[in-house]
Amino acid sequence: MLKIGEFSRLSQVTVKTLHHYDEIGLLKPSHTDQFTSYRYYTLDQLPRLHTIMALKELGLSLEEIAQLLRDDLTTEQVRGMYLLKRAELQQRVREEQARLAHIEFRLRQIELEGSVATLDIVVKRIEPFFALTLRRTFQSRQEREVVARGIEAAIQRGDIAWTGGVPTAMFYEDEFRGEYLDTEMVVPVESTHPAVVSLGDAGTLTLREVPAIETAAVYLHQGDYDSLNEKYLLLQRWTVENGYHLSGVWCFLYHRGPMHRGDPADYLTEIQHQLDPG
Amino acid sequence: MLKIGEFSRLSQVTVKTLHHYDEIGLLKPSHTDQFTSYRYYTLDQLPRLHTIMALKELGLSLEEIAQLLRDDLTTEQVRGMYLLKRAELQQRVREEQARLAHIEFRLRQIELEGSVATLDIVVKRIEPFFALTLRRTFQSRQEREVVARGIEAAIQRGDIAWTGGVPTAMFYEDEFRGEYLDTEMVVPVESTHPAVVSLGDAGTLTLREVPAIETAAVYLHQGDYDSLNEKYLLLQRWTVENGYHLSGVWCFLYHRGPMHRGDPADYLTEIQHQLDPG
DNA sequence: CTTGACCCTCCGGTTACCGGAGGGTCCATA
DNA sequence: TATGGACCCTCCGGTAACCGGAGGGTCAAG
Repeated sequence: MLKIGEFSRLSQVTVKTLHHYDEIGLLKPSHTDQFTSYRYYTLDQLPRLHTIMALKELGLSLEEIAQLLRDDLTTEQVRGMYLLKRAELQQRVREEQARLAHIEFRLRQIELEGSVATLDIVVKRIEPFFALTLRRTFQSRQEREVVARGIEAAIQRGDIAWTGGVPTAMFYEDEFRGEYLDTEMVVPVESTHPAVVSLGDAGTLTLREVPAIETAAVYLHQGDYDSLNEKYLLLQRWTVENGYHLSGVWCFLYHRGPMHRGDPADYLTEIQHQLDPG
Repeated sequence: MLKIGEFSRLSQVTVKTLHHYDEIGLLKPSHTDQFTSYRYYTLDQLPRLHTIMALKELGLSLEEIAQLLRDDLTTEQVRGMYLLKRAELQQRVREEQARLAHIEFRLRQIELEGSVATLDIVVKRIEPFFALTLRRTFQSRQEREVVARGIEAAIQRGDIAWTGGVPTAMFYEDEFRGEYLDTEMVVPVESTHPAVVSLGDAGTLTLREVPAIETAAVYLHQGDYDSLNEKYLLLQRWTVENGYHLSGVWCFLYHRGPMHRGDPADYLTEIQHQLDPG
């Protein structure tokens, strides 16, 4: 019979931890004095504790360890648990490595620029939504402006029941088309919105569901559009250096832009780049 | 002015999280109604939230993020934080990969044996301790027995103030010495113990501090000594397949052995293998 | 004026323990 | 047999970054 302190020294496990394992029923002392509540362990319990430590090192939770030790699991079940854990660990290693790549990119940035660049890129999933859209390869900036004003007018008229979603322009670059981009103007609306809205000469918006983007690199740009292109290039470098691949589809979300008639310094534009898996 | 729900939708951050950031002062709404306590955010706060998310993805804690955003840190300080984080991440990746190796070893074991082998190996540091020791290359089992009995007798006589530490045999295999092993018999005692104890014909024990083992692979063996050798080989394979290196020093800790005069099935022997770094 | 969506605060829970307060127990020595 | 020091107990609060829910107030449209 060993008191908890001796057992602790023997096993290199803290008394607090032994208390904890007792409490959750993972390793109960072989005898507990009913008057003093002193815990008494035996050497026979050392192997079990050892097993617990070994499984803990594999990354199993105490809950999972308890399950492994409590039930007589079949070989197949144990194998299943290990396979699952392995998948979890692999996933985690990938994540940590992505983090490492991100942080190393930032470090390189600092070395190169000699100062802290605030390029805060987030990788996330974009949820699908319904929108009125118009897709066309615009030949000039003016042509796009015409459509943009048409949309504004339609909202004013009430032809578009705009619910406050962020007006967006999507760009498709799957093949090179010279200087002019295949562009889709996007106005988020309810899924129950009338399916077609005419902008007169400027064209026609039709309702569609814009599908989710599973992985997108997102950057928020504050201020006028002068440095947008520069940021675009930096974002491109970032994706490449972090092991992602641009799919050639990207978009601008005009949180606050010219249509809000504010100071260009207050413009807020979100750039989303669709990434290929891997 | 956006209510928390709209801001949440815009930023893809849950309301609960925004509450939390408000509470810890990381991102306070630009206005809080003093009567209703409603939180009102503005678009201007989106970039900051975005920055927070980006830094969180780098693995920084909210505390660290707050620090980065609160103070104007110099470029050097920021670089320092990143370097530190990088080191942490690298360490974590190494740990996770070690876990992966462990779990994959177990999976291979299951494939090979068709059943769950319970070889619970733990890697840990062994603390230094004081002991009376006698080192010699024994030419036979009998010779070792003589010393073992001499030690038992000395404890009986009171020449050794044994405090209950686990009797140990250490083996040194740094160079091959044929069949007979360079062995050190070790009896843990207080550091204040008389430095020399004579066992008569069997030899002399001297006090020394057994140094810490920084990294040791430890296995607990239950039962008689028939399968010890087999376990020894498995342990060897385990270390190799998990990327460790045996340094050639190992020991047996006789938690319960022949000197306890119990059933051999109750013997409990701890095998510790010193590992080389890397 | 109602209804339903939205918002608030508080409280407890998550994991695997740690630290400490306040108080009881053990055992060897004086 | 008393005492001191080492040891042990339970209970409570804390960790990080939130989530879920109860109980109740607010807002805007119809």
